[in-house]
Amino acid sequence: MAKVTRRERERQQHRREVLAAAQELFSRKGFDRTSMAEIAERAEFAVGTLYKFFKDKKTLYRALILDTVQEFAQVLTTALKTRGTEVERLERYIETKADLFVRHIPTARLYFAQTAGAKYVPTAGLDRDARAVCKGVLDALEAVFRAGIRKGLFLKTDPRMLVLGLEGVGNAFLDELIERPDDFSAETMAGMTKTIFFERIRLKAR
Amino acid sequence: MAKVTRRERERQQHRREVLAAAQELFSRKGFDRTSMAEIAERAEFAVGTLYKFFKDKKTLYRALILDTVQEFAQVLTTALKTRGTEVERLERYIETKADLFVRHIPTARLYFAQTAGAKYVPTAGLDRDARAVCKGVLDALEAVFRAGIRKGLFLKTDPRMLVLGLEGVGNAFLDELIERPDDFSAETMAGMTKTIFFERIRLKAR
DNA sequence: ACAAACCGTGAACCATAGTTCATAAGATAC
DNA sequence: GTATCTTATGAACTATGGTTCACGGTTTGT
Repeated sequence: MAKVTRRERERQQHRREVLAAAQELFSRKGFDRTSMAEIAERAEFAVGTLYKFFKDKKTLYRALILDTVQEFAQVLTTALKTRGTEVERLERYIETKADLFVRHIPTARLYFAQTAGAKYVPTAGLDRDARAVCKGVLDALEAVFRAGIRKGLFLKTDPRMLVLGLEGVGNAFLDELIERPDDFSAETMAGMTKTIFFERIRLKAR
Repeated sequence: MAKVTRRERERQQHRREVLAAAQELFSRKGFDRTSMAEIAERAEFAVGTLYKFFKDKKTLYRALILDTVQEFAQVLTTALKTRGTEVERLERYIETKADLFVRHIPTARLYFAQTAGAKYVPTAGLDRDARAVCKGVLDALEAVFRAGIRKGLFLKTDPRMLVLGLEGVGNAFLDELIERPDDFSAETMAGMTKTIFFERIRLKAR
C-alpha cells in the first residue's frame, strides 16, 4: 500500500477546494463579511466539513494567507536575485510583480490585504508568520537599494525610505490595475512605476 | 428664547462626544470590530442613547466619515489652490497633507480607510458621498497635473497616472509616519515624497 | 405647581454566524 | 460479506452584538 493513499489524495483535494472557495470570498469581501456557510456552499460541502480541515475560521484564513503570501514572496524574491545591475533587478521586480498580480487577481488582493491594507483589515493580528514572509521580501528589496546606494547608483538616503516609496507607487498602480483591469495593461503600469521611480517626472529645472 | 437653547447645545455636545469615541475606536479597530456597546462605554452613555443620535451603526459611521473626509478635503483643496507654479502647488499639497495627518492621526486613519484601504475595509459601500468628496480632491490634483503638463513642466502622460503615483508614494510615507510617528518627522516624509516624485532617485544614466 | 416634552437608561429581544455532534453514507480491510 | 474506520452532513447549540422600548429623572413652558 502506497504511503499516499487515494483517500488521503482526495482529502487533500477537498481541502484545496475549500481553500479556493475561501480565497475567492475572502479576497472579495474580507474576513468578517465572509461566513463559513458561504464558503461551504461555494465549495459544495456542508459547514461541518470545513471544521474537519480547519480548527476554526481564523485558522482557515491563516492557512490561506500563508499559502498565498509564500507563493508570491517566492516569485518576487527570485526576481530580485537575478543577474544585472541594481536598477535592472528592481525593474525586473516591478515587471514580475505586475505580471503576477494581473494573472492572479484574487491572490493579489489577499496579498495586499496583508501588506498595504493590513492595518485597516480587521484580521490584522491573525497573521504573524505571514507578516514575516512579507517582511522578507521587503528586506530583500532594501538590500538591493543598499547595494545600489553603495555603488552610487541611487541617491544617498535611508534605503527603507526607498523601499517604502517604490512599494507605494507600485502598489498604487497595481491596485488600479486589479480594480479596473481593462483600462490599462500590466506593461503600462510597470512602465509608469519605473518612470516615476527611476526617471524624471518633472521636465524643467525650477 | 434664543433659537439655540441650552438643551440643544448640550445635545450637540453629547453627539460630538459620541462621535469622538467612535472615531477613536473605528480608526483603531475598524467598523466590524467595534461594537456599539464599546462606543457607548467610551462615550460614557448607555447603548440606547446612541440610537437617539443616530438611526443605526451604519449611519453613525457614515456621519463620522463624512465629517472627517470633508474637513480634510477642505484643507487639501485649499492647499492646491494657492498661488505659484504647478510644482509649488503640489509641493504645498504634500507638505500640508503630511502636517495635517501627523496632527490628527485617528482622523487620518479614517481618511485612509476611505481612500487607500477602502477596498479592504468591509464598510466599503457605506460611503457614497464621502467617496465623492475624496474624488473631488483627486480631481483637483489631476487638474494641477494637467496644467503642468500643458505648460511642459511634467512628462506628457495621462495625468491620472501621475495622481495615482503621487498619492501612492505620499500615502506610503504617511502611513509609515502614522504607524511609527517617532521614527521620522513630517518634514522628512514630505521631503522624501518630493524627492522621489520630482527629483531623480537614480543618479547615473544607464 | 403641574403637565408635557425631552433625554438617558439598560435589560430584553432578535438576527446572524461560528461551532459542535449524533448520525448516515461510503470506503477499506479481512 | 461483515466489521471497522473515515468522511460528510446539517440541524441544533451558543456567543456575539445590533436594536428596541418601557421606564425614571429632569428641564421647559404655563
